[in-house]
Amino acid sequence: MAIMQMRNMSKNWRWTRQRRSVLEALREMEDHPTAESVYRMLRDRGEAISLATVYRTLRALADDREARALYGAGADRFDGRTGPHYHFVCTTCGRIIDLAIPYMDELDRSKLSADVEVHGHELTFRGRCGACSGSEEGSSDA
Amino acid sequence: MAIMQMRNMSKNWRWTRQRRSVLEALREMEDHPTAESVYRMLRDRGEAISLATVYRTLRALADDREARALYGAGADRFDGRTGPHYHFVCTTCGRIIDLAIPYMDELDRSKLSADVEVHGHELTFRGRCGACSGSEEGSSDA
DNA sequence: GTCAATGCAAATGGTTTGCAAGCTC
DNA sequence: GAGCTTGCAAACCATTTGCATTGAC
Repeated sequence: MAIMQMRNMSKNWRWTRQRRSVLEALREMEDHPTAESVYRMLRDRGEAISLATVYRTLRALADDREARALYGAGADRFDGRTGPHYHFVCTTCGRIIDLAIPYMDELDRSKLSADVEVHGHELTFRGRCGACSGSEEGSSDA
Repeated sequence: MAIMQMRNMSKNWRWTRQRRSVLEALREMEDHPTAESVYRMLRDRGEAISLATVYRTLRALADDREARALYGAGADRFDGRTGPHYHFVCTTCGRIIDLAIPYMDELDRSKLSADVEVHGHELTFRGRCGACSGSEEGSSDA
């Protein structure tokens, strides 16, 4: 997917080589990488960039909703796919998989017990992925 | 809720004063405290305990399913209520509220796209809590 | 030319760990 | 008494930040 100016153009966003690289890498990587993984992939490709910049860029993208931060045990992971979707997390190897099941908008209209205003929801399934169910021991991908 | 021996009794679990205190505090606190908050509450009560022990105990409880760890931005938080239930997180003040809506078991039987084995799911709503919708500025509870 | 972005290294914050002493079983 | 648990401090890891320099607009 071509990376071009985006809505971040607002408020003095400068489109540097590093930012282009980070967003491009994130859109390519399907495995919900950590900042460190994005950094390693870029360095392996020969790009000149610092880890601090990767962190700064990923956070900025998440703040601008160009990426999504996923929290769990260990390092934060990032998802370059911004459309609403759910995740499956393998509790054996830690892999995170994007799910194709439809987003349930109706949930955002639910009357939750308290006097709260719902803006959205996150649904995450946990279990064992195909690879880990197969090999009894389970891989240890991370 | 009275704290008595629990299933941790297995594998040489020793029921120390500190462990009793941590579990008791966690069951009392409704606000999904961080390890640090549990520690402070216990010290304020005059209990003698170290922060390292609070961390070790909370992790042990979570591993044994006597507590649940909640991940998000910032420090990990813990929930002493072990029955299946969902959460609402206020994106303004950070407050986490337990929801009364029923757990959707049927979701755990869904055919997710991949060849995965589902063991459970987590559903978290995001939005503004009553306190923050009221005061336009929003409280900043944490 | 201006001011945001970068790189580096140091600082931070949350959490874990090594080890000697204390306590539960 | 054996060995799990504690407390302390140091170690650790992920992430952030200060500051001088670089580079986008």
